[in-house]
Amino acid sequence: MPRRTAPIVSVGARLQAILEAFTETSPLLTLSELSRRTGLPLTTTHRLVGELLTGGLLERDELGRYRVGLRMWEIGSLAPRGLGLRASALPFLGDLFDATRNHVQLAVREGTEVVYLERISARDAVHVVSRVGGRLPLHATAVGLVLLAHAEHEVREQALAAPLRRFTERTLGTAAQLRRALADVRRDGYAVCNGAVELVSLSVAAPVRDQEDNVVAALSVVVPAKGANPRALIPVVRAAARGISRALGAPSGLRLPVAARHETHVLPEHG
Amino acid sequence: MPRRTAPIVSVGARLQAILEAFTETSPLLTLSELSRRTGLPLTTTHRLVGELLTGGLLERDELGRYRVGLRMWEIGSLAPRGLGLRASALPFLGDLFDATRNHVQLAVREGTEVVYLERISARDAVHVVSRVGGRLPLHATAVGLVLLAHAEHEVREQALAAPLRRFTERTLGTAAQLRRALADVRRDGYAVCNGAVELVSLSVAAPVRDQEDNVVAALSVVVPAKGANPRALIPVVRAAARGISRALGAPSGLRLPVAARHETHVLPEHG
DNA sequence: AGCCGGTCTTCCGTTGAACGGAAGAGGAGG
DNA sequence: CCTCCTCTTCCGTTCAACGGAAGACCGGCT
Repeated sequence: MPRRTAPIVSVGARLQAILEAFTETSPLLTLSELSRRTGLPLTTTHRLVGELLTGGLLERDELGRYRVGLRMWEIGSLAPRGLGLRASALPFLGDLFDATRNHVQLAVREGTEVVYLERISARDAVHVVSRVGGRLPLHATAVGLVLLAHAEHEVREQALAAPLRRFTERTLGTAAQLRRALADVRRDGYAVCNGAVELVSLSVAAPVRDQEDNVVAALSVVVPAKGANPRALIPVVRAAARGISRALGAPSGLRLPVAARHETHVLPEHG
Repeated sequence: MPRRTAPIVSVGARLQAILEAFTETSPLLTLSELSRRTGLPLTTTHRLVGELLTGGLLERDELGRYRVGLRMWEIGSLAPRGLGLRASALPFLGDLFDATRNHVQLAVREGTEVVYLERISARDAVHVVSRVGGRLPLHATAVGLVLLAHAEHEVREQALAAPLRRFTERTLGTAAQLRRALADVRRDGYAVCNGAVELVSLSVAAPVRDQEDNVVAALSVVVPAKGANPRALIPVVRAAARGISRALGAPSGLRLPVAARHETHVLPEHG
C-alpha cells in the first residue's frame, strides 16, 4: 500500500479535517477560520460544512459560528471504549472517591497518549491539568505508565523511541528510566507518579482488564504531593480497579500476587 | 431551495448514514450489516468505512467488526452543549445527589426529544429506562416538559401536533393536557411527572438558563413513586438548577417569584 | 472430500458529483 | 463614499467516487 503524494483528496478526509479543526481551546469557529485551519478552499469548506450541518454533526450558534453538534456527542457516546467502559466503572469510581475524597480518574490509551474518560473531583481538590476528553503523553502520568506497561511490544518501543517531554524535573526523562519504571509497574501491578506533571500532585494508578485479560483502561487517584502517603492508597486503587475488571468479566482474583490477596476485601462489594 | 428527488447522493450524507447505523443496542456491526442498514452497496460501504477507519472515527475489534472510535468520542466531547454544560453542572449534580440519594439527571432538548447528558445514580435507586446519551420524547418526562415549556413557539406547536406516545396510563395523552401542563410549568418554574414513563418512578425537574436567560438544559431528580413527596423535592431541585444557571452566567435570582426567594439558601453554596 | 451460503476484499472502466474560481451580497470600520 | 472582511450562490470542468464483477476466505452441511 504505497503512500499517496497528494495532499488531501477524498471527501472523507476533508470532512474529517473539518471535524478535527475543533479543539478544546477553540470550540467555536467561523467558516473562514475553518477554511484556514483545514487548508481547504473557502467554497469547498462551505459546502462540506453545510452537509455536516444538515446531519447535525455540526451546529451554528446565534452568531453564525460553527460548533460540534450534539449529534456528534451522541454518536461518540456509543463508542464502546468511551461510555461503555465509563458506565461499568462509575460505581467503583464513586466508591473510590468516597474513600479518598480526591480526584479519581479513568483513562484509556490511544496511540502513545492517555485519553481521560472520566473524573470525579472534590471542589477543593488539588489542581490537575487534564480534562475529560483531553490527552496527555503516556510517560508522564501514572495511568500512562500502567497503560504503556501492558501495551503491545510495538507500541512500547514506539513510545520509548520518541523524545520524552519533561513537564517538571521529576518527569521521567530518558528511555532507560522509563523502561525500568514499566518493568516495575508490570511486577507490582500499580504505578506511582510523584510530581511528574505538576510538582504539587501525586498519583497512583492500577490496570483495568477485560474478559480476555487485556489491560483496557487504567484508574488513578490524584492527591496533593505534600504529605501524601502513596502506600496507603495502593490497596484501595487496586481494589477498585479489580472491581471494574470483574464487572467487565475479567478472570478476576486468580492472578493476584499472593501477598495482595487480602486486599480484595478492603472495598466492600455492595455497601 | 427545491427538494432533491435523489435518494442519497453526497458522500457526506453517505458517511453520516454509516455513523448513524450504530445504535445503543448494536454498537458492533459487520461490513455487510452496515451495508444493509444504510442501503449502500457493499463496495461503497467498504471504501467509506475504510476512510473513517484511517481517521479513527471508527475502529475494528479483534473479530473485524466495526465500532464507533474513541476519536469520535473525543470530538463529540467538544460539543459545547455536551461536556461544556456537563462540566459546569457536575458539582451541583453532586450536591443534589448527596441531598437526595436518588437519580439525578441533566438533559437538553434536541428537536422534539430529550437527550440525557449525565446521570448520577445510587446502586439501589429505582429503575429508569433512559441512559446517558439516550433519548426520550419531550411530553413523557419532567425534564422534557421543562424544556418544551420554554422552547420556541414553533417547536412547541410541532410537539403538540405530533401523536403523543403513551408509556403508561399516566402519560399525558392529548395535546390539550400537554398544553395545560406546559402552562403550569412556565407559571411554577418546575415540572413533576408521576409515573409517566414507568409507574414506579416520579421525577421533578427545573430549568437551567444561560447568559441570555435562555433555557438551555433541565435538571431532574427521579425517586420511587411510592411514598414520594414531590413538594419536598421541588426546592432543592430548583436551587441546584439555579446554581448551575449562575455558573453559566445567567442573570440569577432577580427573576424569581417572590414566594420562592428564601429557597435560594436551601442548598449551601460552598459546603 | 465437494458444495453452498455467507463473509470480506481487490480491480477497474464509466460517469456524474464534487470541485473551486468568479462574482456578488452583506456588514463593520474609516 | 470606499475598503476589507465576511459569507453565499452560481456554474462549467474534471477527476474522484462509484459499484458491478470476480475472486478469496471461512464455516457448515451432505
